[in-house]
Amino acid sequence: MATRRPKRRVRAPDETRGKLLNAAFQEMYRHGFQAASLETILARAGVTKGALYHHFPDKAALGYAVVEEVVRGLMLTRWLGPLEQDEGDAVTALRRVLRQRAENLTSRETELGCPLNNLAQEMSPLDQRFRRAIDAVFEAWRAGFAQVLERGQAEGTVRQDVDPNQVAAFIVAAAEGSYGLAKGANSAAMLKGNLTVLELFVEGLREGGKGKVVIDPSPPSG
Amino acid sequence: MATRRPKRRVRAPDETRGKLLNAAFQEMYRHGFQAASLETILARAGVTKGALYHHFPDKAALGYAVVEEVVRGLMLTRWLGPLEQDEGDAVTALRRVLRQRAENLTSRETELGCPLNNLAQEMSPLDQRFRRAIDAVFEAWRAGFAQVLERGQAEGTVRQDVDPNQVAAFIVAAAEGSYGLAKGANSAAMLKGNLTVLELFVEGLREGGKGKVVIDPSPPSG
DNA sequence: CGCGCTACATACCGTTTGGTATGTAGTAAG
DNA sequence: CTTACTACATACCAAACGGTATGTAGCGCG
Repeated sequence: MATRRPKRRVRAPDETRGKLLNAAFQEMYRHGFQAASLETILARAGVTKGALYHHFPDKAALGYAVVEEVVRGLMLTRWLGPLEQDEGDAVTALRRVLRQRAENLTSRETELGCPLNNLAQEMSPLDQRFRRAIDAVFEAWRAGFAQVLERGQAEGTVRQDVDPNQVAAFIVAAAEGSYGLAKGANSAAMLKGNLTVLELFVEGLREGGKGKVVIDPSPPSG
Repeated sequence: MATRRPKRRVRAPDETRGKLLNAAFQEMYRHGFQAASLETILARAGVTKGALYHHFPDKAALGYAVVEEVVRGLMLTRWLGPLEQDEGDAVTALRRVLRQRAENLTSRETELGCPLNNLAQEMSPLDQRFRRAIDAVFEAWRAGFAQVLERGQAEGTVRQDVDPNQVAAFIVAAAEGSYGLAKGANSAAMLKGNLTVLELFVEGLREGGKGKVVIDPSPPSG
């Protein structure tokens, strides 16, 4: 009989790895990837260098994993998850997501911006693997928004002259830009304001709507 | 007679300083401020460390000067300068600026994004003086756009229900986000696409307009 | 000429960096 | 008990970093 290896584990299999990812994310969020010191990450994670280089071949690999696991998860939780609530039409769903983001701002978000955007701006021109990992998250984000817009067109609640992919990309861009500008201005009010204007743009995608730009609009159902 | 110091200079007064600012800008544009090595900057500028520390007390001061002089100048040239052409109404003027940006894209812009945005995302949470220097440029940018919108309202070509400051901030945010997303995707087409959608948003600000979202719109006069 | 000053040039320094080499406790298998 | 392997821990290293100390060429000036 071929004795297969059971490979049973007693400990949580990726506890140390998880701590490393988490600590690395925090440091990368504030300082960027390049300026995130390994020693600081290790101190925060409470593990030693030996553990790090047991789980990752080098610092870059740790960074890739942060993007592919931590940052991707945050995007899904914050932006695509709320879309699946299945209440209301496509435009309402998109507005609800923007509204939720605007109403649940943490001071950390205002100060540090969007982790995905931060890494994209820093690392895209410097490291192709980083760029591709980041762009995959962006692409999933855009695809999620585009899918909602397509659904809306099928339902007849979104204008037929809207290009779902192009408009989805714009919404993501405008959201990221809103975070970025608010970070520069260190102003939560500016972030809320910009997300509100973006909501109005989204409302303008509605079939039969006027796309009128008004301040302090009636909130969506959610 | 009181002999005043003539202080005449034979050489160009700030030639070395200018070389340093230029080289520092290039390195900061690609690598960010923190990862921009002084040795590399000096090599690019063709000057030595002694010259650098004669003109600037430390690396941070060089960075501030790059923002206040080089980056600010670029913003004025690219975004506020074209507004002053005084042809057409406010909406047309804003659309013309966006159109000019979309049509004069360099591969460098697509790859590296917007230098102001890059520095804002990297340095805002780390250094208050940096943040303030950057935000001053952003504020001038927003103020320039807001002023055009106010002019449009006075002329009767921009909707009265538009808040000039809020909408100006959103336009800047959407533009920056467009650069950022395109940088992540490494796609000039995405940048042009997003700037085109933004143009449509701006067109929607016109008094009496529908704000309809259409792809491939008729270009503005410029 | 010689003094003083500006505008650099050169050499050097302490610290921090990412990365490596080696040692070892714990555990499962034979 | 021995062996083998995983999952780390510790100590160390060469390179790069920003910054400093010191030297000096050139020019205006008296």
